[in-house]
Amino acid sequence: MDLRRLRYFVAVAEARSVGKAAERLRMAQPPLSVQIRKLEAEVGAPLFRRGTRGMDLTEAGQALLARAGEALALAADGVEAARAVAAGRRGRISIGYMFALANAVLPRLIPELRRSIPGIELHFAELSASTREARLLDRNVTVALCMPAINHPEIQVARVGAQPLMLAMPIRSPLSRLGAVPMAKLHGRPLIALPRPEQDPASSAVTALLRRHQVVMPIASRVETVHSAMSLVLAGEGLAILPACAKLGAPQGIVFRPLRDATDSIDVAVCWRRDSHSPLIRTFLKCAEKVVAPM
Amino acid sequence: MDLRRLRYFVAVAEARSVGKAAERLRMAQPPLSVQIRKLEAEVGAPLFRRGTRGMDLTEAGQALLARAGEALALAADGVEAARAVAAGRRGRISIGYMFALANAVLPRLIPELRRSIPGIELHFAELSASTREARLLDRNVTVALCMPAINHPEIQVARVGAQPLMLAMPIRSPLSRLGAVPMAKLHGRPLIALPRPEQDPASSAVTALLRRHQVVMPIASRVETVHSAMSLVLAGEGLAILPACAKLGAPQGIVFRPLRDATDSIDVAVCWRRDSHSPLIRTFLKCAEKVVAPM
DNA sequence: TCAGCCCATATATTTTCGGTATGCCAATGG
DNA sequence: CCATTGGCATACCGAAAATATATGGGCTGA
Repeated sequence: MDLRRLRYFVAVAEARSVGKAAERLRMAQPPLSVQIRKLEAEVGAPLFRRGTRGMDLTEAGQALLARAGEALALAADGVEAARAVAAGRRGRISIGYMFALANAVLPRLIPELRRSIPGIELHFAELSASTREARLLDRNVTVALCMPAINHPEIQVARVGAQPLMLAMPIRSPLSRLGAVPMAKLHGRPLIALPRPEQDPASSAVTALLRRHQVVMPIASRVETVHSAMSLVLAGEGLAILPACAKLGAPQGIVFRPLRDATDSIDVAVCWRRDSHSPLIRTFLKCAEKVVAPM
Repeated sequence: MDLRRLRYFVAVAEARSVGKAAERLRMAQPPLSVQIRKLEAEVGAPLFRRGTRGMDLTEAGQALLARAGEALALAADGVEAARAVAAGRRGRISIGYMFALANAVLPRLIPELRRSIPGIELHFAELSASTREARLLDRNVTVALCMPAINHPEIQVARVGAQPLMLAMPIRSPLSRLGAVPMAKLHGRPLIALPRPEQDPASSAVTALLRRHQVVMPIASRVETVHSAMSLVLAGEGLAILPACAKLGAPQGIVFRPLRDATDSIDVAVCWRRDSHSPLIRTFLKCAEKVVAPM
């Protein structure tokens, strides 16, 4: 079965005439006539009744017409859909994000994405510091919203914003009465730490901050997520130095205070596999920049 | 869009390899490779990711594949449907029947048709003596179950059975006490008559019967259908000579008696346009013969 | 590093498609 | 009754596209 023949067939059926259909198809009448006869030979039954004033569908022709139109539409739609996906006007994107960013970013990011790509299908996956690389490399997620950025040769990174580091403490802590906490006050206090970056443990923003101010904080516990960190802080296990946006997911009883003399921040980045060429990534990046930058 | 390209595309997508797909399509690998690239050029986007171990669909390719399979199936189904219609294995038939036959024939004919052609779509139309020809000639109905047969050069007729003529009378008529009514007893009694055949008024079975027995019955009324005839009989307007099957639709208070010495019958025929070549007509004819003959 | 696998490219051959010219049939009109 | 017209079918030719064969080139794994 050739789709062209079906197209011709539909044209002739609609025009009820070979000549008229040929005109509309911008071709000569004889080859069209030949194609119709070939189609009939292929089906094995006449599809038209030839009258002296044109052609008329037989029952068999009607049965074919009913499907042929749909098949043509589907094929055309398939090509169009492929183009739309390739151009990023449509598609599916699987978005990984780290817990800390969920409350701060997603509520604004999702409407922004839907505005940019109305037909988009969104999938979400929560990432933790320890799983995020693997899920990107496995193509489990298309893009990841990370904090801090991933450092890996296969992964491309685009910084879209930054979050200042703040001190999280229980509201009953005496430090909470200060508007901004001097770094020196932290010396010796127990710290709830997040995982250090696998590749480059020395690069942790918190580690760097403490080292620079020559402050030493013993690590009371190491946890996977900011939520766990805040829980332990609330339990009096220690203090935590967290990105400001974690405040949005903080339980009652936790307060955040800026650190005096420290403008350190931690990068928020969009990460994806270098070999992912989905045009949706670019669109996603634009949306993420718009949403994250002003934070 | 060429359906062949889509077929190739589906094959390669399923085999995840040009070589394997070429083997399954029984063609060489290079032309298949070329066709896939042409399809990609036509869509304007890569549909596969070329790896060292074969080909893998891109997102755009997945979008196309979802439609392409369906389009192929539809096109194939269309051809198959056309073949089935042409071969009479499927289709739509519009059946006209005369009132008198409805109760006697349809309840057995319909299941028989469904047995013969499971997927058949049936349309029914009631015919009267005055409309039956026009509705056949207008292709308003495909076949007509008539009694008696139509006589018209454009219409083909096949006799499928016959109905003996019987006398219909009110139960309170004195004649109803006889088991079979001698023809002579009818002489002079008023007759409720049906329309005489347009083409050949002399050929009416009832007229012929009366003439042969030299019985004269004045025509009390002329009616269109056997139902009307029976109503008038019940009203005491006269007697009617009707095909036996009319008994099945008779109201309470009407009795049918055979006519002694008269084995006259009226033909039941299937009629259709000579230029209708639907193979369903033949099937219908077979069913009608099977159902009507034993009556 | 060499063989094997797999896809891409090049060239030749065959198939098929579309165009032009023309024939055939039926209906219409003088 | 014949000529004209409208419409489809057939014949033949040139062009385009598909397929086959031969070959190149990259990655992989022994």
